[in-house]
Amino acid sequence: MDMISGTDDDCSENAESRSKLPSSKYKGVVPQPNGRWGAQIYEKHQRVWLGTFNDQEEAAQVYDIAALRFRGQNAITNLKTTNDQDYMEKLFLTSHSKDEIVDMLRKHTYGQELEQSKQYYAAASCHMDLSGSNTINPFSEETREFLFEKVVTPSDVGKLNRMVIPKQQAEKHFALNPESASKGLLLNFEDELGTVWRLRYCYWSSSQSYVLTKGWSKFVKEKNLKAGDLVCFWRSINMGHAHHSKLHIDCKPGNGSDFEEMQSRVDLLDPVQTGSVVRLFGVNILEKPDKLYCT
DNA sequence: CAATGTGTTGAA
DNA sequence: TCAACACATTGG
Repeated sequence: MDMISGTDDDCSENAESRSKLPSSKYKGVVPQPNGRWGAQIYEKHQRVWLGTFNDQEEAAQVYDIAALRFRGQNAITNLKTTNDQDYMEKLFLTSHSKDEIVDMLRKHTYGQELEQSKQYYAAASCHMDLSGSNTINPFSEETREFLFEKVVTPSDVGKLNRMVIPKQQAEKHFALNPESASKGLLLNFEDELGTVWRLRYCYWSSSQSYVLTKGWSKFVKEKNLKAGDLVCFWRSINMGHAHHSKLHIDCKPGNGSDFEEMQSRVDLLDPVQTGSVVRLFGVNILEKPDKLYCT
């Protein structure tokens, strides 16, 4: 026997050049032809792809996060244990859909968005009136804080693919620290249908304005938003869980003709000042039942 | 064209 | 459920 040559079996330990790909020691991590590593998790008889990564450890970490979100705290993981997670991360994980988490993992933005959410949790706690006021319905676990509303302009729904947030409103409700101002933030807004819109929010120094950019044009398209329509921003705060705060966006058609009339309608809505729970669009019924998730 | 992610299979 | 493997699809 010519076992000496070993021509077709040279893929054992060293050269991973062709046929055989090196296996990973990590669960959910698979080799890619180009030497990188893929992460995947299975659910309901099918694979959910979690993206590709430069090294095994990164892919393994991504799998762990997905496993914790998909299967809970007792999930079998590679490295990360639930003890590693602080409370905020657990909150972050469970307050986002599986699709959202997967999207973050695939885009490598999970860490960034986790940090963002921590900032917002902190901000929400600070801004909340915790003086023991009894005006808020004690039986409601959630309060709705109206932020602001805008009548969208033609340019907001045009080809510029952005919406200007009135400066005063932006600085009041969506304060950006200097670092975030340049890079921008990726904010998650939930609409009345439960669809989450992930919009980039940043400051354009050239025009000295705050804008929603990436993701906005899709929102305009899907909602069939027209100039004169109203877009409302608000925040829900879940009192039960460490002031878990969530951002929301809703829109409603303008009355077609009179720009001024609609502008005046904005003033009728009463912000937080009263301390009461603001009820908005309680019975909004919109068309378009498609699309559960938007990039 | 290179890289990604799916179709598919067989093992556990 | 899982990883291995082949390769169709994607996207710059």
